[in-house]
Amino acid sequence: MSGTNFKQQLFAQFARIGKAMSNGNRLELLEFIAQGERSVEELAKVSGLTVANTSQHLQQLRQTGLVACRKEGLKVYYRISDNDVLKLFGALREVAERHLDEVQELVRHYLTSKDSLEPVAHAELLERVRDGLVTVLDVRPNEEYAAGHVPGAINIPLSELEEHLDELEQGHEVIAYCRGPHCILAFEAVARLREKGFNAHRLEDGYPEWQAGGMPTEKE
Amino acid sequence: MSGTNFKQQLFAQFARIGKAMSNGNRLELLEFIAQGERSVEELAKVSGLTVANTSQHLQQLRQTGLVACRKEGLKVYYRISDNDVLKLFGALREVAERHLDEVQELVRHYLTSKDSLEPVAHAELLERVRDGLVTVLDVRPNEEYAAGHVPGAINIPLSELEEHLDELEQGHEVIAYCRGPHCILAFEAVARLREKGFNAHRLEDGYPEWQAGGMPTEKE
DNA sequence: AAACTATTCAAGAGATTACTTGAATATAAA
DNA sequence: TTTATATTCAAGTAATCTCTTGAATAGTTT
Repeated sequence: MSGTNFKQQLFAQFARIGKAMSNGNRLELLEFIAQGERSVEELAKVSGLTVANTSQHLQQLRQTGLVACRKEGLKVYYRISDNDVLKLFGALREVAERHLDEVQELVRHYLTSKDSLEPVAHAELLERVRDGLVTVLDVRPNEEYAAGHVPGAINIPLSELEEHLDELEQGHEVIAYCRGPHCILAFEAVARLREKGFNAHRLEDGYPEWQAGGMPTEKE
Repeated sequence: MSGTNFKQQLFAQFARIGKAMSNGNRLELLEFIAQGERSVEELAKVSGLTVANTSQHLQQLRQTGLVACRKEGLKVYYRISDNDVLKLFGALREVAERHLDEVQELVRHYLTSKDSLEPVAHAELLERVRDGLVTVLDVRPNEEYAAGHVPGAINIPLSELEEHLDELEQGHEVIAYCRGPHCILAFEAVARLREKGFNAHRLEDGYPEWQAGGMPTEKE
C-alpha cells in the first residue's frame, strides 16, 4: 500500500533527526554550537574529542540540517541552522529531566556532593552579600530576571555567560541561581565558571523557593 | 574533572531520549499511541511489525519515559506519558519537515503523484461544494479553525480523526486541507481516510494560500 | 487443573555506529 | 614553490541495534 509506504519513509526520515540526537557527544557539541559560531578545532577542544571525530559528528549534525557551516580561510565555522533546532533541543532536555530518573539522580548527586558543588543556603547568602564578599548571579532569561530577583543579583543568561565574563571579578566569589532545584542552569553556570577559574557556587534551590521562603526580592 | 564528567553523563542521558526516537518504527508506534491508549496487539497490527518486535520497541519507549502502560487482564495498554512528549515529537517533526530535503521531496512526490493523492484546486473545490457533492475537512487544531476557515468546512483535528469518522458520510467525497503545502496534516488525513475506505482528496495548498488567493472565508 | 491468549524474555544473525589512525584536501603564510 | 594548518576522508575494529525465532510468564476461560 503506497500510503503506508509513504508513512514509513516519512517516519524513517524523522528518525534521522532522532539519530542525530542519539549520541551524548553530539548533543554536547550541539550545545556548544548553540552558544555561537564555533570552529571545528574549538569544538574538539571543549568536548575533549579528537578533531577527526568531532568533524565526523559535525557532519552528521549537518546532514540532518541541525547545524550549518561556513568556511572562512582555513577554518570552518559551525552554527545552529535555525531556532526550531533549539526548541527541539529544549523539548528533549525537558523530557529527559522530567522522565528519566537517572537525570534527577545525577543532578541530585552532583548538587549535593560537597566537594563538587556546595550549595549555599539562603541566610548564608544574605550575610555574604552584606559583607560585599560575593557576586550573586542570576542565570535565568532576561524576562524572568526582570520579573523579580534576589537583591543585588546581576543577570547573565546562561547562553550569554561566556561573553559577559568581564562583569564578574576574578577574585570575588560567585553564587549562581536559577529556577529551582530541578533546573540545571545554575549547575552549568557553576561548572563553566569553575572551568574559567572562578570561585563559583550554587544557591540552594532557586528563585521561587527564595521568594516562597519570605526572603527579600527586587524588581527591575 | 568532575564538572565535565557530570556534563557528559547528563548528555549521555539526554541521548537516550534521542536514541528512543532514532527508529522509524518506534516513531510510528509513538504516533499511534499519541492517538489514545493502545494494546500491544493493536499496535503490532497497525504498524505491521511482529508482536515480539513491537513489544521490544515499546519497552524501549517505556524505559526512556516516553510512554507508560497499565495492565488490564491479559492486555497491556500503552499511552503517552506526558504532554511534553508530544511537544518533543512535534518539535522533531517540524525540524525534519523544515530541514530535511528528503522529507520535502517525499511529500511533494506523494502529494503530486496522481494515483495516490490528486490535490484539488481552489476553484474546483468551490464548484463541488456548491453542488453539495463534497465534505470539506479542516484538520488543523481547533484554535486555527476558529480563527478562519474555508466556508462550510467541518473541523476535525488530525489527532481526533479516528474518533469522529461518523461525522463524515461514507459515500461523500472528502477534501482535506491544513496549513499549507509543507504541512503534512492533510496528507495524513487523506491517507488514513482512504485506509478506512473514504473517497478522500487533498486541497491544493492550505488555508493561508486559500486566503491569500482571495477566496471566501468564514469565521466561528 | 488444563487449555488458551497476550505479552515478555532470550539468543543469535546481519547491519549499523563510534572511535582510532593515517592519509588526502584546501587554504594561508613564508 | 615550499611549508604549515584546519578540516575532511577512508579503512578497520569493537560495540550496539534491529529483527527473527522459539520459549517463558501471567492471567483468563473451560
